[in-house]
Amino acid sequence: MKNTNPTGTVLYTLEQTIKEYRKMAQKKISSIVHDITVDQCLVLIILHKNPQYSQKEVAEMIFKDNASITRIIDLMVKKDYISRKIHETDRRKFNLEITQKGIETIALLIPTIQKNRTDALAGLSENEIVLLDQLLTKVLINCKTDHEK
Amino acid sequence: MKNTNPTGTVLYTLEQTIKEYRKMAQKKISSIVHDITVDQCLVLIILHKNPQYSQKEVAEMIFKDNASITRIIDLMVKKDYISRKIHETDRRKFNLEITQKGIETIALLIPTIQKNRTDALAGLSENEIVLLDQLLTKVLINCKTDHEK
DNA sequence: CAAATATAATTGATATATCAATTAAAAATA
DNA sequence: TATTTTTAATTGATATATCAATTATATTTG
Repeated sequence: MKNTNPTGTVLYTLEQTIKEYRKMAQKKISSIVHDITVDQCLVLIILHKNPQYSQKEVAEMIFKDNASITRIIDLMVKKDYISRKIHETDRRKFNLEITQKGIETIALLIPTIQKNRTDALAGLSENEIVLLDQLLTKVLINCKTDHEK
Repeated sequence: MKNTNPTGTVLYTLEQTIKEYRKMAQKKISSIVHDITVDQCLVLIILHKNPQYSQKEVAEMIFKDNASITRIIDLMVKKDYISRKIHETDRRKFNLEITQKGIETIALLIPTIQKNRTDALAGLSENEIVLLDQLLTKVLINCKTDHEK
C-alpha cells in the first residue's frame, strides 16, 4: 500500500504537492492584488530585503535562470512595480528599484504570503518541518551533484 | 540555523528540489532520446499501462489540466508517438494509441527513468522515503482543502 | 421528447522554463 | 596595453501552466 501513485515514487507526491501549493498561493494572492503573480511577489520581497541585488542575484535567490528573470522583471517594470537604472560602476548590471506601487503592494501582500505558508504547513510539528526540509535537501543534493557532472 | 533560505520556509526547499529533479531527469532523458520531454514520457507510460484512458484521465494522472494535456498530446501526435482516434461510444473523447515509435521509445527510456528516481532518492532509507511521502501528503492535503473551498 | 445542464476537448491570452546564441562590458592574462 | 576569457543581461525558439471562453456531444430533468 505504500506506492499507489502512477510511477510508484515519492517524486510524484513532490510534484503534486508543489503544484497544489502554487495554485493555492496564487489564488489567495490574486484575491488581494489582481495583476501580480507569486513569482513577481517573490521578486519584490527579495529586492525589498536586498536592494542592491542584480537580476542575476535575484534569479539565484528564487531558482530562476537569467532568461526567466529578465522576462519577469520586464513585466514588473511595465506594470510599474520596479524600475531599472543602469549600475554606476558595472554597466552590464542594473540597479533594480522598487516603486511606490511596489512598496504598497508588498505591504498589502505580506500577511497573505505568510498565511499561505503557515496554512500549507498546518498540522506539521516543528520537528516534522525540520525533518521534511532535511529529507528534501538530501534529494536536492542528489539531483544537483548528479546533473552537474 | 533551520531556515537559511530567502523566505524562511521548507516550501522553498520543496520548490528548489522539484526543479533540480526535473532538470536532472530531462538531461538524462535527452541524452538518450532527443525529441521528447519528461512530461511526454510520463504520458507514454500512463497510456502504456492504461490504454483506455481519455485525455482527461491522463491529465489527472500527471496533474495537468485539460489545456496542457491537449497541447502535450498535439505535439506527441505531430512527432508520431501517439495517434488519436475518435472514441466509438462517446464522441467527445479520443482513443489515444501509442505508435510503434512510441513503444520503442518507452522501452528505450524506462531504465533511465527508473535510474533517475533511484538516483534522486539515493541515501534515503525505506523509512525515510515513506516518511517524506507522508509529510508531503500532509502539505498537499492542506493546500487542496484550502483552495477548494 | 425538449430544454437545461454537465462533460471532454480545444483555443486564445498571458506567464514562466529551458536551451542556445548573442551583445556589451568587465576582468584576466599574455 | 592588446587579446582573451568571463560575466550580466537579452533574445529567439519551443514547451508547459493557468484561466476563461468556446464547441461539440452526452446526460439529466422538467
